[in-house]
Amino acid sequence: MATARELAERQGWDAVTTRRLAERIEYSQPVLYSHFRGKREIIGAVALDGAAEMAAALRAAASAADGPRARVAALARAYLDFAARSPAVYDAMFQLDGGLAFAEADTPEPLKDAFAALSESLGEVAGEGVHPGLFTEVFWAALHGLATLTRARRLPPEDTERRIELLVDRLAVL
Amino acid sequence: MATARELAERQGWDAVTTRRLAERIEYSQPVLYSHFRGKREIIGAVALDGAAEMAAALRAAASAADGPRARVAALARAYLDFAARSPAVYDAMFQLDGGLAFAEADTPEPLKDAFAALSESLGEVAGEGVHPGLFTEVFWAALHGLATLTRARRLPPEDTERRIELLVDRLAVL
DNA sequence: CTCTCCTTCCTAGCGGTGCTAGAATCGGAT
DNA sequence: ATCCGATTCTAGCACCGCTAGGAAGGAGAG
Repeated sequence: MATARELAERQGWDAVTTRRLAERIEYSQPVLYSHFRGKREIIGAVALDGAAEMAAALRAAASAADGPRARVAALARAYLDFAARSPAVYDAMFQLDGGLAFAEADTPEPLKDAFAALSESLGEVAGEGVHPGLFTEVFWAALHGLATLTRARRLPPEDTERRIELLVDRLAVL
Repeated sequence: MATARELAERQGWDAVTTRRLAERIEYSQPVLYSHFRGKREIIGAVALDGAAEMAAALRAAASAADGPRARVAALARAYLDFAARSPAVYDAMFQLDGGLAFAEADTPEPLKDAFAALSESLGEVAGEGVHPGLFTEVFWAALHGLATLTRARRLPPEDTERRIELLVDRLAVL
């Protein structure tokens, strides 16, 4: 898992082939298949790992800020920072098929927890009459859009901070 | 191009292989490479096609609505509708590597025009002191996030309309 | 000490991928 | 009739995810 993650982070997921992976860990290819069902499951494992990390990063950022406004802004920054610093892990979580279930009963715990980490800080600024879960979904979607479009160079990266400010000031009810 | 698009729409881009494509158009594989540099360029061509279509759909939806609020809501609905109805084309535009430049000098015209179609309706609700381009980027990112997360089943699809309402009511200054 | 069993691991290979070199074919101009 | 140039094909390269089947080695039983 660590090797897969490192390789993906350094050269992209395309470079993560079962052959290369086997070579790096100094075993033969079939050994991989006695630990994982296939490449998809390797991606899934990296994703779960990343989700736990992200949840921790989000909580750390939120708890270090004073007041709802600063907390939500810090949360947004931490989210985008994670996506920018660990693009491969972020891809494993949200872009690639890791065979993981989302928003369903059998969603793995780390994923639900990462969503919960968002929800904890966002619920308090949802505003009256708006379901906190729905608000979290929309805010999350906005962050996800910013993260992916920025990384795919669909958005110029310089204005990230201004986009965060705009998003927080408009979406959150303070 | 039409065959690639149809095949992708029906069975996903994974099913679009140069061999299958060649078979469908009743030519041999190398013929593809005399029209396109490679698979990436085929995806890019489908993406440009889709961008023009999306721009038209967005403008049609916007011009059929009365007032800024209704216009922006219609725009958002049209965007998500396009992504949901033509997931393969949407992927070609924003998810896959079609070798296209974005937000740069040599960005192809259809892409700039699709962004312009968004900008036309969104600029008027950016609010004072907010750069219309920046506002469009943020709104677009939110839509993109909703589109991709919904389609990847990361968000339950039932609440789409409520999410649109929330997004429009909060982000747009009316 | 020998023999068997079980786990661990590897070699070899399957059918698929994107892509390309080089040969064959065919129509039009000379 | 002959050549030329464009068009298209066959065949093959190196790679992919994945798997069948056998070799190697230690543990336990006799």
